[in-house]
Amino acid sequence: MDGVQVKKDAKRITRRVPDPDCQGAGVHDPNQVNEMSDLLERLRGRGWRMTSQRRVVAEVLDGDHVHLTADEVHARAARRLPEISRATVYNTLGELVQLGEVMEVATDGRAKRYDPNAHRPHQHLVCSGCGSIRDVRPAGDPLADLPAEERFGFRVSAVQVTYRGLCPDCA
Amino acid sequence: MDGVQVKKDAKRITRRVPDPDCQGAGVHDPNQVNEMSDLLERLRGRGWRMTSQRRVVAEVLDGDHVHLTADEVHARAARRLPEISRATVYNTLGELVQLGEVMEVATDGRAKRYDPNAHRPHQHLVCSGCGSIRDVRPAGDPLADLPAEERFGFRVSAVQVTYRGLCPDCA
DNA sequence: TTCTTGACTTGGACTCCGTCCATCGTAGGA
DNA sequence: TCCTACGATGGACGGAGTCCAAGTCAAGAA
Ligand SMILES: [Mn+2]
Ligand SMILES: [Mn+2]
Ligand SMILES: [Zn+2]
Ligand SMILES: [Zn+2]
Repeated sequence: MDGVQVKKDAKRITRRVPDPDCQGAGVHDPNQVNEMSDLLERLRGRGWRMTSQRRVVAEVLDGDHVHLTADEVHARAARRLPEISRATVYNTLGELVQLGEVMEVATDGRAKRYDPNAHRPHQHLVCSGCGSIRDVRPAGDPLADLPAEERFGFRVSAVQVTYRGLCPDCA
Repeated sequence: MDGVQVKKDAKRITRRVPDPDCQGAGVHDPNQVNEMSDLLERLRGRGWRMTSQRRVVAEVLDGDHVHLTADEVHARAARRLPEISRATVYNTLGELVQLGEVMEVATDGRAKRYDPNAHRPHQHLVCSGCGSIRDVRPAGDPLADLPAEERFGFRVSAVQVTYRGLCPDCA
C-alpha cells in the first residue's frame, strides 16, 4: 500500500508527494507541529471527517505563512496534493472560519486573506505600496472608543481596525 | 435647442430627463445645493471637462444617499441620463476618489461603497444582518492607539475602523 | 459663429474572485 | 469487508471591476 499509483487511471492521487518547493529542513518549529496536531485534534473532536485534503489545507495554514489568499493556499496545498480542487480549498477555509480556527481578512477590494492567527485577537497594518501585511496589537480596546450615543441602538459585537501606510522598503 | 431629440439616430441622449422615481419636491435642502455647486466649481477649477455624465454622477453622490455601490450610482444616474455607461461611472468615481472628494469604503468582500462624506473624517458601523451602514465618530484618535514599537518602521498614514453588530431592526 | 482636437464616453470583451452543482470517491462505522 | 453519507471534483456560472477600439463632444481658437 506504499507504492506509487501508476494505474492507467492515475487521475486521483490521494497520497502526499514531497513538496518540491520546500527548501531546507527545520522550517517548522516543534511548537508549531504541536499547534498543528492540536488543531487536527480539535477538528476531529468536532466531527470532522479527516480527509487528506483537509489535512493539507490545515497544514498549509499552520505554517508560519500568514495572510494567504485562497488561491495561494490552493497553490501550496497542490504542491503536496496535486489533485486538490479550488472548490475544496474554499469549502475547507469556510469551515475553518466557521469554527473560529481561521480569521477572514478583507483589507482591500481584492481577494480575501486567511489568517491562522485567530485565537490571539489582533489588528493589521497594510503597506499601500506592496500590499504586505503585519499583525499589530494597538493599545486599548477600540470598542471602548465608541460611546453609547454613537451606537444608534446597534448591538456592536466586533471591531476591525486596518492601519495603512508605507513599509520600510516602499518608503 | 430645447426640443426633444427624435432624429432617426436617437441612440445618444445627452439632455437630462426628469427622474421618474423622484417622489416629492424638497428632498434637496439648499445647503446641499450649495455643496453641489461648490463641488462642481472645485472640479472645474481642477481642469475637469464638465460633461453631463460627470455632472449627474456628482449630483447622485451629493444627495443625502450615502454609501452607494458603483452599480447603485449607475442605476440612479441612468434615471436621469439613460445612456450613461457603467465604465463612465467607474471612471468618474475613481477620479472623485483621487481628488479626495469621495471616500471608497470596502467593508466586506462585496462591492465597494462610495461615500461623499469625505471631508469630515469618520468611521463606519455595519449591520451584520442587513448590511446597512451608519457613520460614527469614535472618541479619540485611533492612530494614537498604535505605539511606535508596533509600527515596524511603517510610515502609517491612515486608519480605517469598522464596527460590526446588529441594528435595532435585526436584533 | 464655426472649426478643431484631444479628452471623454461607450459597450462589449475580458479578468479576477468566489459560488454552485451533478457526479464521483472514500472515511469510518457496522 | 461492505455500506453509505459526507466530502471532493471540475466545470459552469455570477458579480465586481478593468480594458480597449471606436465614436463623440466640450471648450478654446479663429
Ligand atoms: Mn493577522
Ligand atoms: Mn460614511
Ligand atoms: Zn511595502
Ligand atoms: Zn440590520
